[in-house]
Amino acid sequence: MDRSQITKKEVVAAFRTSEILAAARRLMDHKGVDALTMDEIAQAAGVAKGTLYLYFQSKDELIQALLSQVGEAIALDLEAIFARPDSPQEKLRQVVMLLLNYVDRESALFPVYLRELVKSKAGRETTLTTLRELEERIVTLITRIFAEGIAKKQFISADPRLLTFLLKGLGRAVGYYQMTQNQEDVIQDALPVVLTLLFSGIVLTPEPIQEESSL
Amino acid sequence: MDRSQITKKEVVAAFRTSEILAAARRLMDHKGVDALTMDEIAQAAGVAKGTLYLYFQSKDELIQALLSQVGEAIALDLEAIFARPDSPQEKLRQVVMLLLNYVDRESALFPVYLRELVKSKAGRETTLTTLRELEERIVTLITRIFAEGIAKKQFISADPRLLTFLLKGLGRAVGYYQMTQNQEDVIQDALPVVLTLLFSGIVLTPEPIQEESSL
Amino acid sequence: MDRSQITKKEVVAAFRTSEILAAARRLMDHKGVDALTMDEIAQAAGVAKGTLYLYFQSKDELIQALLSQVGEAIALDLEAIFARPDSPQEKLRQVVMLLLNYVDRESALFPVYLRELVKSKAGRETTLTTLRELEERIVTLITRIFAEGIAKKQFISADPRLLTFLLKGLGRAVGYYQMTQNQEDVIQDALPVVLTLLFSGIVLTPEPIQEESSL
Amino acid sequence: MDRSQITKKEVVAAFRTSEILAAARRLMDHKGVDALTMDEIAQAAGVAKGTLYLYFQSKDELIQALLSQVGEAIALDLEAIFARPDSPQEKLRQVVMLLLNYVDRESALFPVYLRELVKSKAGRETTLTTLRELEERIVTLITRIFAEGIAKKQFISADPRLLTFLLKGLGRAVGYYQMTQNQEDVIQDALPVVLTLLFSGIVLTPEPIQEESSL
DNA sequence: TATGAATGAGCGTTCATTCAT
DNA sequence: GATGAATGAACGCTCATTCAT
Repeated sequence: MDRSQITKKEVVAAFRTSEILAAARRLMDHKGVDALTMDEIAQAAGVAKGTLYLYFQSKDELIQALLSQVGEAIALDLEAIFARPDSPQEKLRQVVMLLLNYVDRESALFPVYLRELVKSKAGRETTLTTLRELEERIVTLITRIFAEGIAKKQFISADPRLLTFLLKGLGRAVGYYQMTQNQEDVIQDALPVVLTLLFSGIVLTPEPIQEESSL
Repeated sequence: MDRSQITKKEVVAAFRTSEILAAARRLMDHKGVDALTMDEIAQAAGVAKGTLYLYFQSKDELIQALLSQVGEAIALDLEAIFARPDSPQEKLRQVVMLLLNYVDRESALFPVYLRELVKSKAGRETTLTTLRELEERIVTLITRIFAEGIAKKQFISADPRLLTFLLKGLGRAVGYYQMTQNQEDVIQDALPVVLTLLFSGIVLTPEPIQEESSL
Repeated sequence: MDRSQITKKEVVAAFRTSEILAAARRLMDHKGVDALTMDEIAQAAGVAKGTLYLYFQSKDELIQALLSQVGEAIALDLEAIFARPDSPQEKLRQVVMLLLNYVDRESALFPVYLRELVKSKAGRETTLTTLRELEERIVTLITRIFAEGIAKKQFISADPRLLTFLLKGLGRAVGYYQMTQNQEDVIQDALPVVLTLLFSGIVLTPEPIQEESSL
Repeated sequence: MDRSQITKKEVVAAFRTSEILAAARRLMDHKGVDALTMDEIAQAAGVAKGTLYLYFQSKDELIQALLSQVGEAIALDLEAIFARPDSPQEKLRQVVMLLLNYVDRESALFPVYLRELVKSKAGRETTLTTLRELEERIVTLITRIFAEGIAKKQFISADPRLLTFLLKGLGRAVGYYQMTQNQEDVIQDALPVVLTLLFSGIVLTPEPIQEESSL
């Protein structure tokens, strides 16, 4: 009885929380990043401004929660991929599909995500470490896959962390590409291209690459 | 006489303009994006706040000009590369080096750049189209190189505009990677990796890529 | 039966009321005046915020009740002193001891008390006259003692109401003095000084006081 | 030329500063302490809200300046009194006249003064130490006069700091008394009473004061 | 009666922009 | 042209008060 009471309240609170976050997301999609004021978020969520502060301690925390929602999901999916007994190549393929899939749905979050990441780096170290930790968790997971592949001589010998960043850069690139196009299924078209790039490059008959320190 | 008067004025104005922009850049590098207030820019430039409005109609325009400076330079360099009689492969190599080189020096601009790009998309269409036009010019130039390579069967057959975005994504990725590391010469290390990725992929013994529509 | 019901209710209500006020007092002593939010009071009292409004119409009224509690006690004590057959001098001595005694225990209330007194003067005349009435009752009681003493030629001939204010000022002064010191028994030390001041002044060999209208 | 330029600006700034403070004072007198919002102060001063922040870093600082204005003046006057070769008795008389004189004009400040003093004690030690320092300066000056008188056996042997607080308490008491009366010249009437109190007490035929530990 | 989630007016503060000098 | 004092809309946030449960 008592337990169900608590659970009920928690459910309602969780519902409100996600409702607010969803409203914030909608807002960002439709009116841009600058519309993310507490006033507008409250209005979009159909609640009073003060209500936001019942569920989030500050605007920063709300934004972080917004971003963490997606980051958490990605991290979990990555962990699932990593746990499987597949080969690094296969894991890489799955990671690419995963990233593009998320990019498809969450591309509006990118600018905010970057902004917050930069902010949390520059500013004081408050309680907002969560997002950086999450980012690091994701980076670490992908990096481990690359490291594994390199150890097994299946990937080129390179800094696996750099490869992770390059991979993420490709993902974001697809997101931006999608934002500039007005068609559907951009991601579907991009997937094979990205995979081909990773697996065999985009140059068909490569000349030998010569190092140059020029420029 | 009259003409030289005018020219002199213009020269002075151009000088002031670039001085202000340089000050804004310095400021952003040292104190972060949030320090980019008109007050701080004016102080850094050694002029009064009102003076900024003699050379820029608004803060937005100043920021756009700041970003355009770099964009313009990149566009010019790209045009030079495109004008050469080199093969598409060689041009691609040069573009990569060019992008990484700029990333190295201008990485502080990225978050601002993205923010402005998104803003100018979401917002009302004011006079601030400049940055988008510039971006489009750059994209078009790189895309043309890809299109040329595809036509000559030197690159894989794929949407050249998508390839452009992917390439830019790789460049930005190197920038972010550099921001997370505290060492020098990150770009120097990243260059061969990016080139290898583009020219032969990062997978050494690729399994045949099977299209999957899953996810 | 019915009566006892009502009485019981009233008892419970009175209990709750004083419990809430006690919690508010504790809060003020420990965390300062700024902690006196309805939220904190409710928490300290172990009831819900809304419950406070079952016993007090507003925060103002709660604060007034808080202050009235002490004022009421003082007034009652003063009435007891006044009722005794002692000489005005003796009554004065007792009043001093009484005031210093309260000051000792309630010094945290002073700033709030003053604030409320001023507010109730400046603001609209709502239902919150209680505190002013109480204050007036106290002032009147002491004033009566002074008037009695003056009539009996035991006190100097002066406006007895002014003397009352001066006496209260001395009491508050001891309170402030105690707040600045970190030792105990400040009041114990102050008592003889205040009595001496009232009974023979603090100047040992007074020169004749000459009226001057200067300044 | 250059100098007069600077002086002119400074004069204007000083004028504005005192204008704002004067407006805040007027506001407090007429509408009470709660009207001391930045909005209201700005309106009363006939400037925009933002303008206040050109002259004061924060509301706290504005209030402190408001109070310091008076405190500073009192401190200077006290220093002048202390510097004279008069006897401690004479100095005491002058201090009383001084305090009552200020009380006459500044009585509206008292509640705010107390509130700020308490706040600055409880809170973090920011830059707002000024007011406490000022208060301490005043207390120290008066205390020195009492100490001098005690050393010369002209005052009763008592903690001179306590005597200072009692004296200030008397001053404030006159202020409150004035606030409750609607007549003029209250201070003029109160002065001889306070002096008499200090110089010979208010009891004409004192019984011997017996220490009692009761309470 | 008791609750506490929801409210929204109001606060202190910032900063892009204007304009009299 | 150059200045910088003045502006005021907008922001993030608080908290006394209400009311459905």
